[in-house]
Amino acid sequence: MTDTHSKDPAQRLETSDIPLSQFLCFSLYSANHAMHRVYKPLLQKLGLTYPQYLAMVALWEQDGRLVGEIGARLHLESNTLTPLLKRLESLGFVTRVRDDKDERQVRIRLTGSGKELKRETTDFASCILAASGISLDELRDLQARIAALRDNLLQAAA
Amino acid sequence: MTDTHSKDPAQRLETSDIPLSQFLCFSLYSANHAMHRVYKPLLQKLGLTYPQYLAMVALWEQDGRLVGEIGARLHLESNTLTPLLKRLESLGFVTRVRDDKDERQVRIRLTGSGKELKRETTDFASCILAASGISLDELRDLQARIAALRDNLLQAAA
DNA sequence: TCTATATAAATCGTATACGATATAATCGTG
DNA sequence: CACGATTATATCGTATACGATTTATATAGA
Repeated sequence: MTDTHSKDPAQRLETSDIPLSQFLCFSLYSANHAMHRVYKPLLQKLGLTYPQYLAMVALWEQDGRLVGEIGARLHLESNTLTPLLKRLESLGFVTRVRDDKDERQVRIRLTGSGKELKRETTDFASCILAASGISLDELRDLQARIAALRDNLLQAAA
Repeated sequence: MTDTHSKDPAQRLETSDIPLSQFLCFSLYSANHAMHRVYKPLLQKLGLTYPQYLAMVALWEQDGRLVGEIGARLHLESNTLTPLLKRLESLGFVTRVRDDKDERQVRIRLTGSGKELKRETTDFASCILAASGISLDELRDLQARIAALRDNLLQAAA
């Protein structure tokens, strides 16, 4: 005989039973901050912030994207991206040009120095692997699980 | 005979070989944003932002903490916490009082309505579990792995 | 005791995030 | 072709984050 309102602790999941240290949201929040801190000294040499770096990675993968296309990759809107991309422009790493075919769109293109910057990131992956303190296989598995979680969360939020 | 400078792809780890979608940093970054989005409608009913909620969780666990003690839990400094806690104060959820023994310290205490707010978060854990799309066991495992990763990253950054 | 140092918060400047709105260009349908 | 609806980006206001500095207080050593 099962009771959906059972007091059996194994059947209940109440927020107050969980310490902050075991909140999934807090672990994500603080791990993201920690990753930010590991990247900071690496990125300071390039003169980039963390979100600016992610936008550059998106452009190194495929140059000449629209603002909205970069936003789709990074899950960001123009209200965040426009100022960020203007800063990358003033740093001389990208150009922002309205499309001739559709004047609503702004196409972002890497400059020479923007392209060159990529070379200086070659060893970032091994720096992060070392800082993560886990094996490459474990890191890949964790990354995939976190990405799957993100996709589920986005689906639920929509 | 192994060569540490081998060109064998299995031995190399270069940033440019990895698509943005497989960056651990990006998965953390975007999963954190996604979690934020899931929480937003839940928190709007309480009138709290996501970081404000985390500070409240820390206080529900132990009331009367100092600014610095909350910061140690959340990995935040007073430059972020002071304005946040002032907002919680103006919302009527906490009081901020300088300690009599040591006037440098500011002690944060929950008000009645701040304590009552906790009850309205009881079902958050099951909401997040449902939104995560994974089993409770898997969620706990993932949380622990992410927390361990965070600790390793913080150690490396220090 | 007096002062140099250390500590806890707060302040300031810059850069994300994001909801809401504005602006401009394009599209769809009559 | 006209014109309302849609789309792409930008702007604005508020709230984090965080490096650097400031302020106020406490402590330690000469």
